[in-house]
Amino acid sequence: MAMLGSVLHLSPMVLTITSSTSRSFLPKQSERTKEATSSSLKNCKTIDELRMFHHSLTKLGDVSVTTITKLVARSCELGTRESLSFAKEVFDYSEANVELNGSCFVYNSLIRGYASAGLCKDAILLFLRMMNSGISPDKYTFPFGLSACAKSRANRNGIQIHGLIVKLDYAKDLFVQNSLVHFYAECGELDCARKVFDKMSERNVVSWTSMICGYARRDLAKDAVDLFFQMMRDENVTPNSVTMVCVISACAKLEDLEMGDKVYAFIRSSGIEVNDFMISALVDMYMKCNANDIAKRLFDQYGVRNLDLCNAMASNYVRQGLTKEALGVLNVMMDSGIRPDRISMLSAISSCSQLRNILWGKSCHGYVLRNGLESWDNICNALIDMYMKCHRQDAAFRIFDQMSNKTVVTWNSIIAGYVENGEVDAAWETFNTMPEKNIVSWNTIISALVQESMFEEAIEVFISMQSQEGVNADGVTVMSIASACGHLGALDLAKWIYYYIEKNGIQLDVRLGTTLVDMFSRCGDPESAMSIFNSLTNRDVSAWTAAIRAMAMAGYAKRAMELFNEMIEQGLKPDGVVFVGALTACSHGGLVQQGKEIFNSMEKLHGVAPEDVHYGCMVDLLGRAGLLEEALQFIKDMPMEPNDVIWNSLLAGSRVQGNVEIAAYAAERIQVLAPERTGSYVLLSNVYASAGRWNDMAKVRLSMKEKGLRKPPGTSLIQIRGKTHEFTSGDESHPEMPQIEAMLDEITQAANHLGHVPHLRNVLMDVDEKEKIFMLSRHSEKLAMAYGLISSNKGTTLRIVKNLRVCSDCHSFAKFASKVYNREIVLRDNNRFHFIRQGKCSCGDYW
DNA sequence: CTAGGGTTAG
Repeated sequence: MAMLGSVLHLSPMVLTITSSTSRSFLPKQSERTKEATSSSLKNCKTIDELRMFHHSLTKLGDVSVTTITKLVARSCELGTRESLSFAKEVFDYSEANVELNGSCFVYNSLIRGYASAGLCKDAILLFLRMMNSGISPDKYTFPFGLSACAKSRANRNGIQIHGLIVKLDYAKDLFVQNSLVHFYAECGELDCARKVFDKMSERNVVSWTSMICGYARRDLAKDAVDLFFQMMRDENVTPNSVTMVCVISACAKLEDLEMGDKVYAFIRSSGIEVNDFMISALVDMYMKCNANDIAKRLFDQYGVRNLDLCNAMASNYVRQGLTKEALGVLNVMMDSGIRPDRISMLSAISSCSQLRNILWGKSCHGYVLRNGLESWDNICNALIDMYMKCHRQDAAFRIFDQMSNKTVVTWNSIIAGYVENGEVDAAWETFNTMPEKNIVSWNTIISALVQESMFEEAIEVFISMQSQEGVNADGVTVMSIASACGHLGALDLAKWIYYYIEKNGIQLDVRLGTTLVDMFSRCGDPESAMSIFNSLTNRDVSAWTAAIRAMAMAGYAKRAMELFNEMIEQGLKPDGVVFVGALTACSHGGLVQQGKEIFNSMEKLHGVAPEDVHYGCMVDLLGRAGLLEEALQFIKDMPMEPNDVIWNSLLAGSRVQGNVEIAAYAAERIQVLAPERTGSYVLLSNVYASAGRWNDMAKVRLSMKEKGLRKPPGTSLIQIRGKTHEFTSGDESHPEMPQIEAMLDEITQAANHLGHVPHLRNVLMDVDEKEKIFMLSRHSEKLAMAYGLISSNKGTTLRIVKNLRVCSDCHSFAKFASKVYNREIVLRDNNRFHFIRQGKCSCGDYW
């Protein structure tokens, strides 16, 4: 009925045609019908009505350029596929039958229509055809053409048009200039945009807004804000709501809450209209700044009735990982009668995949099918991601196979899905065969390799990505690589990555900063770690934790405690993780009293309930300090059942103190709780060996043998000229083994000469003394040390990473080597650093 | 005639 109503509102002329088959009732062409043309066109809401209108025009012989232009414009406005092709029909007809007299009006109309309907290629082709037909463009033609070029990133065509503008002397027109600024900005040519902008003799709001928006859309949000302030100082121009939407989105990009607040305050005081666009932008900004409470308040204030606003809320919740909240918004939205659109569904499906909730995921899929949203490839991509994450590969591939235009995102969802399902090989194969890769593809595969502990492979891929494919890394890439680097303890590479970040202007936010602090601390460079930490603004608890851990690992317990206190003073709420860092620091530094105070403050002052790791830290702290009885009592007083990790802490403490009874007791408990835990046997046999109780030691070894347990092999890494060399205890496969052996002999002789006595109790095998000495001499850290000495320049620091605790013989050996060869040796074991120089170690032989 | 928010994959 509604449609019929709109037909009835048409001019009498069209009404006549719809209601009658007889042509004799057609009105004669008159002034009245001409006046009615415009308004009746506006009332045409369907393609059929437009066809009838056109038909009547032809019958009446009204083929004026103006009317045809209006008809084309209206057809395009309807925006459907049919209406656009009808516009083309009318256009072709007019080109053949209407006396255009070189007029560009019809062309303008269709170029504009194509551009605004997203058919940018057609718009550009039409523009070029117009040039070839010798029809002169007017000042309206250029903005339409440039808008098409901007939308489709047709840089070369845009530049051509710019040339034409100069040639035909339209370069002084304000609208043309604005379009040029927008075109260049949209194509990422900010410098060109700025050049046009700077040369303008007169600028209006649109000029400023286009430029500001250009900066905001690329990662130059700071320039956007700066330019806005410059605009405010210009008396000839006043920002409007479009300008403010751009400025708000710049604040969102910068995650600058303070600035965002100021901008919002300005909007309210200036009386600029707060429209729906702006509310969405504000909500988005507040959520990107993690000020969800303010966003929520705005949301509640302006109401759910706005679909776009709901979408902004939901998508940000999804981004923050708050999937329940995202789905909540969508539910509230549906309750108030708003149908979710495809953007809403992206958030909904993405929530389901984050939650791994196949049930909700399937129901989203159902909604998508019922509403015909599956034709949009983004929706398919989201569905593929969801099914892959829910381990339904078959369902994912059913969608994948049906997709007509698979994009790079589609392929990325597949490789990420394979990784998620543990099929890294399949991911790698797909990665190598996919038709197009972007930075996300590379990041997916690099992070998969890092997750699989294939650090060197990850770095290789990272290097070939840039050298062979010319792809630039982003913040996500360097996060993965920094993590790989930290695991390898590769300091040179670490420094290079830091340099890379600075050189390429990769934004160093808290997350990346924290990763770098961690990287440098794991590479044995606590100074660089701290200088990055000090440069960070907006430090969160994780950042502080990384700094505290850096100090703890390097043995600076006091500094670690200062950092902890500083963090509390700044009003941050500590979590369980930072307490582990603080307690570890106390433990390494022997700060018993402080450790106890911190532990006691956890629940009372900070409301963080101690978990078993924290109890473990305390047992470690007490045990290392020789307070074994107290440690044992502490375990007995625990509110939960002590696990094997806690008993192992006690055992380790007993080893340091040489307390056989407690060691045996702890080892017994571990064998009940975790019989496969090899390390405890090794520790216990060490304790017996130190006490000279060889029989007991033999028993431990025997029981290991019976259970088929072997000490896991020690491995050590060292980087020489960017290449990682890995040595395993007793392994002789290194190509330079003869030279390494010669070097080992040389150091051993020198060390023995200075009083080194081999710590034979580190050898658990039942072999003769000579064999023991030999086995000891082939420990992985010694091999790495010897190789380092022969293959690096004199005086440079040797950096070695070991997978297990460093053995006491190797520790002593390293001290001698540092003195004899005048080298600093940095040795990282599985829980701390040893900085060894001139025969002394930073750990004070307490580890 | 020119300028605007929300868009899946790491």
